[in-house]
Amino acid sequence: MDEQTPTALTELPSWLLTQSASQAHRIVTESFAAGGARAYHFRLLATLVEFGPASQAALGRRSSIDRSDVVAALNELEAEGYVERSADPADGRRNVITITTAGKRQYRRLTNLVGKAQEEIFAPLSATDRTRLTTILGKLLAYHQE
Amino acid sequence: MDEQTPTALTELPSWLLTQSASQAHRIVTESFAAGGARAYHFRLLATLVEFGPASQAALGRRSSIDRSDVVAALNELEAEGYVERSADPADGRRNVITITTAGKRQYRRLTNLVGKAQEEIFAPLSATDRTRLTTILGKLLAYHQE
DNA sequence: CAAATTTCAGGGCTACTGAAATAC
DNA sequence: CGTATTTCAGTAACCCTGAAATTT
Repeated sequence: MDEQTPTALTELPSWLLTQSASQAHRIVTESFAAGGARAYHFRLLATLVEFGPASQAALGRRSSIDRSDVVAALNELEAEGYVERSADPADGRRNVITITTAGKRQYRRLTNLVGKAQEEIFAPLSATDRTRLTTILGKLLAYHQE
Repeated sequence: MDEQTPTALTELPSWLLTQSASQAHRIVTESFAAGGARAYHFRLLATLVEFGPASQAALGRRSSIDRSDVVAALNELEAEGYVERSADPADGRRNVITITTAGKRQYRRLTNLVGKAQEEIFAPLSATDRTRLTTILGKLLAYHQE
């Protein structure tokens, strides 16, 4: 970098946040791509593993993915055999989404990949800094999710 | 939120980072929209104010915007009368981009708007937390920009 | 010759809106 | 009736690639 960044940006907290997130996102995306997936897939699989079978609407609320994007991402996961869609016998409006054995295996693989990405992303930070960062970001996120 | 977020996500540092950045980005985008602009416009205007007239390539490097997106954003800024494009007499490949008086006024307005957005974004954090956060994010960003 | 600049066409990912059809 | 769910079509914003034309 022989070119400088304006101080109007480097001194702007939201810029530091969105730019470092952009770097993190790039690294995570590359890691998931190595597993033939993207972030939405990981978020949905994690939600299914942790809370069990659920409707698409519930999945969307738990993983903070829009109802519309849930449809598209599940289409892909279903085509790859990682989840199964079936009609909910208790409520005709709903589908029940279930993770398959292959889906659990894929989830473990993605967990492994995203774990390595954390190392790469937070390499320059001390253990203290990492703890502080996650604590502060946790507060921030909790506040904005109301 | 009566729906829970998987701990596989809430305990993932990169998720905390990208999700809180997403919230910040949403608030900043809304603020800029009130000024008829978006983040790229602010970044380019800030770069012009701080470093003066420059080629598009230099603007892109300084504001971390891709050469291709610089073209599109400058088209918009030019159409609104906030910048002027002229051929560089010293180098036939280049344009010289100059901010206009109206552009400086728009920049001040956007600076004001983004300042208010900071308050909204970081409202739940103490002064200590804010300082820690910007310090840590500064380290992270410096590292990933090499 | 290689390298830099501008421009256009296009894609990927995340996030979101509006509307329709269906079922509660 | 109003509300919830699924689905599709489309958009905005940011980030990025490849290629062409021009100039250094």
